[in-house]
Amino acid sequence: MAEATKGTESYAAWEGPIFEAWMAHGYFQRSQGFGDHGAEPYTIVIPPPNVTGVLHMGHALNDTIQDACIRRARMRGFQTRWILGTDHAGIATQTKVDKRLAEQGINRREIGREAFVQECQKWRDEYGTTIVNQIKAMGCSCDYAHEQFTMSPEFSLAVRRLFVDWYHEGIIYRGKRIVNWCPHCTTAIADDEAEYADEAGHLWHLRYPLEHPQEGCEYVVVATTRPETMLGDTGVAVSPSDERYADLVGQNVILPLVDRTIPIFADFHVDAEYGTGAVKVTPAHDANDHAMGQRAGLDTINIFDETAHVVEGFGRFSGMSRDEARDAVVAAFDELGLLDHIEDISHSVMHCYRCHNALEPWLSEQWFVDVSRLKAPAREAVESGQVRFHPERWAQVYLDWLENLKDWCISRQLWWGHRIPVFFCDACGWTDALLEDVEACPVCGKPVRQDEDVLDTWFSSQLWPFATQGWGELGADAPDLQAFYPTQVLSTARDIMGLWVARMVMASEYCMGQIPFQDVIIHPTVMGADGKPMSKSRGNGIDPMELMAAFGADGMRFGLISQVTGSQAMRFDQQRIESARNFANKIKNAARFVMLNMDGFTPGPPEAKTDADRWIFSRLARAVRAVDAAYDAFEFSAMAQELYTFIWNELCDWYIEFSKARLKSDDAADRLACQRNLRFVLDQTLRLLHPVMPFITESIYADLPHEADDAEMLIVAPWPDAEALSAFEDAQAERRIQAVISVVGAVRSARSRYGLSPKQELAVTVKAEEGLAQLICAQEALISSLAVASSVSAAPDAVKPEGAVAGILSDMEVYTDMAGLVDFAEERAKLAREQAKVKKDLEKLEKKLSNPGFLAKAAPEIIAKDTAKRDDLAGQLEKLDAQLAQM
RNA sequence: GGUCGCGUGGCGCAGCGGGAGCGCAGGUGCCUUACAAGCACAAGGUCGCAGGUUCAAAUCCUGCCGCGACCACCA
Repeated sequence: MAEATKGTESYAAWEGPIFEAWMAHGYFQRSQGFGDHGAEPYTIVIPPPNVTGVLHMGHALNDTIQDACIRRARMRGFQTRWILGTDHAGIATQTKVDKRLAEQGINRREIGREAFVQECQKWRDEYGTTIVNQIKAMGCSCDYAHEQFTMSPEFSLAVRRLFVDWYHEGIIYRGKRIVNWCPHCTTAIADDEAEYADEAGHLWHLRYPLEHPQEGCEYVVVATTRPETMLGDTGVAVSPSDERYADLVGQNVILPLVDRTIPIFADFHVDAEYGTGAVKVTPAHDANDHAMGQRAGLDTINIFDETAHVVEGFGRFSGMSRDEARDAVVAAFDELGLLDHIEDISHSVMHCYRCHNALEPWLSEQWFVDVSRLKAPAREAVESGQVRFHPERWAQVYLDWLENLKDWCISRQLWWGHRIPVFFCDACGWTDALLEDVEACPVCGKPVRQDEDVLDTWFSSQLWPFATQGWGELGADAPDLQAFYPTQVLSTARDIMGLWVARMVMASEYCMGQIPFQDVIIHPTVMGADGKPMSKSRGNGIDPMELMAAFGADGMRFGLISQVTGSQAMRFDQQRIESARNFANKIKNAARFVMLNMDGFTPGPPEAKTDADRWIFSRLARAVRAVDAAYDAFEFSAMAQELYTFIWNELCDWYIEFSKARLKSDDAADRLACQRNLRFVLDQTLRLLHPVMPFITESIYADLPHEADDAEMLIVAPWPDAEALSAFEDAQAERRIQAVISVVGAVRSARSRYGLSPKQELAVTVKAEEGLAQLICAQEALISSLAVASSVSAAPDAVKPEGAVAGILSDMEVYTDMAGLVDFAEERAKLAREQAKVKKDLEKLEKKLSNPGFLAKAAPEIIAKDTAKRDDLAGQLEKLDAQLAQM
């Protein structure tokens, strides 16, 4: 990084004060709006980062997108608000705090619930602000003054309200089910939170002796990947269509080690093709087995405690961990001669998405959300086009997710989170979900107890768009919600499409009776340089803070957003960030040039005095239109590309160069016009660029001379008005300046081929038809200054001077006098190469144009275009032929 | 198993029915008083493979090969 920081002590040093100034002016709080959009709101809610987190590339990208949107909206005069806050992240935070306590030799059970929650609170106070500070370093214009938190009192009220509502509506219910249990976190987790990974494993083939052995058939062989669970087996299932076992259905086997008599039965779930076709059934430890067990009326025997150790009652196996039990069971079968054989297989294993330990399907009493009533409105919201995805194809992913949605397990056996507001009276059996805590039973007056569990973090996250705006206390009538709901944009990563996006829509439809947001931007996932997702364990991650230190917040922002295409993944490319940093530098230098040439400047409107002026105004108008279109379509890469090309290749490469002579001239009026025009174009450009590069643009804006009624800071300066600027569009001027650029290019090319010094002046003669020749003569000053020409002449009958080289363009020939240095053989070869290429292109076109099918069916404008091009090439070929003949 | 995405110059990517483009790297020449993190000029690709549709295919369809994501499931 040392190389990268060359010439810049620290970006933060000059970025910081600009950020402070924005904050001090209160621009980040809900803006009052101005101009045409004064009354219209524009709200974004940030996906709340976890309090455990630090900023990673995904945040950096996502927050750049949101800030660009909100800044543009602010400049366009909307009332903007970007709601910021953090998520308490129940299981993630609890895991971290557990780990920290463990380092001090403390177990959370020793200190108890209350003390542990306090530790979590302490953690939040210490780390909860880290990521917010990092978001500030990026320059994000969030409403920091009203920071939200998913466990604030207001938010907790909202969560409780929804729980109580759903409880009374029967949407929330309690049930004993097989859930994904994490024995490390000792909690249930939702299906969405389980991660599958393929692992090498074994398929153990175990012999279960028949209760009544027959000749040649003494046992049934079952295949299992989890031999330890045989302790809880209560049946053996076979496929109803499997003839091999038809005679055995209805008989019993004696379960080894525990001497339990269990039935053999048929169930459609069994696949006769897999394993031995006979399946051991453990209803307490497998979801499918549980279902089979229910159908067959089997007992359910729980063999594991909450940490996946074998419970009492299983002799020497009791107290063993699941791994120890596995080894012991297999060894015991082997000893008894009941281990048939072992097969190596690869199978997928569920892991906890937080601690990555293997999950245990475990039967337990949990709270669920019945999603059947919530699905339809959420589907309708997207199918009707009220909620739009960008890119569109993500709508299908969303709908598929909804379609396959099953009831949602929302209880977690954790301490850090929203405690389930259900109270029980053990004395009389009274149970209810309540908004206010109670101590005594309202029926019998005996003491009550509250449910020990807390809610899934996503249960609170689903309320984020409206609980942050007063729903908890005032419901949908809250003034903010009346005025600023639904929000406009949600930008997020695709991996939480179901976990978060869909649930917000469901919750919003229920609570608010409407959608939570209109446009959902699904941005690409940032991959490491190796093309794999960035992760700590892989070591391919990049710290955004380091990037900002090296390339500036603007460089990082522009570099990242310029890679946001419709793709699902983007490989992180530091060179792109460097390139963006260079771009920022380019603008700074262009601005410096303008500022250094302000002698005698007085404010005034832009004035198109020359073709160069008309040209840059026209190009500016086009750029504004293109940038607007790209933003409106959420095409961020196209937006960045427009800005880059306009600023670098048009404004800097040509207009500033055109301006140099005028700024040195004695014509004070023209100099002033040029100054005003430069200031105007730069000012408009800064506005256009500000949403993605807020710091450098704000910094330059501060140095520019301003009119009295200009905005105090760029962040609230009006966005360029494409409609007003469209008056500047000028095809004539574009054509004229294109001619200048062509001539200059031809001369430069000639000079470069002969290795002449850029300082050596050369005489330039152009042969072109009358109108174009006059035009070129009129632009003599521009051409000679940029091409370093001693003279420029143009005429329809111009003759190539002795010792000149010819550049053949479609509408002109440019003769550059090489002062006797011409290598005729070399020139001939070059012209011949060009001739061959033009000939080839021409032949292709002529073939196309003589194709009757093409003439009959192609669009007229295509035919016209190709015809013009054919004529063009024919003209060029003629000129090349003539030149070659002459030599 | 299902759904989706991607294979374009050395690298990273855009374009997605009518002229193959951008950034970076590499080449040549320039410290031209805005900028060497720069300027100028040149070079580099039969757009994964095979079919098909079309007057016309990098672009649409089908199949194959190679990556990748998500969902489901595996006793």
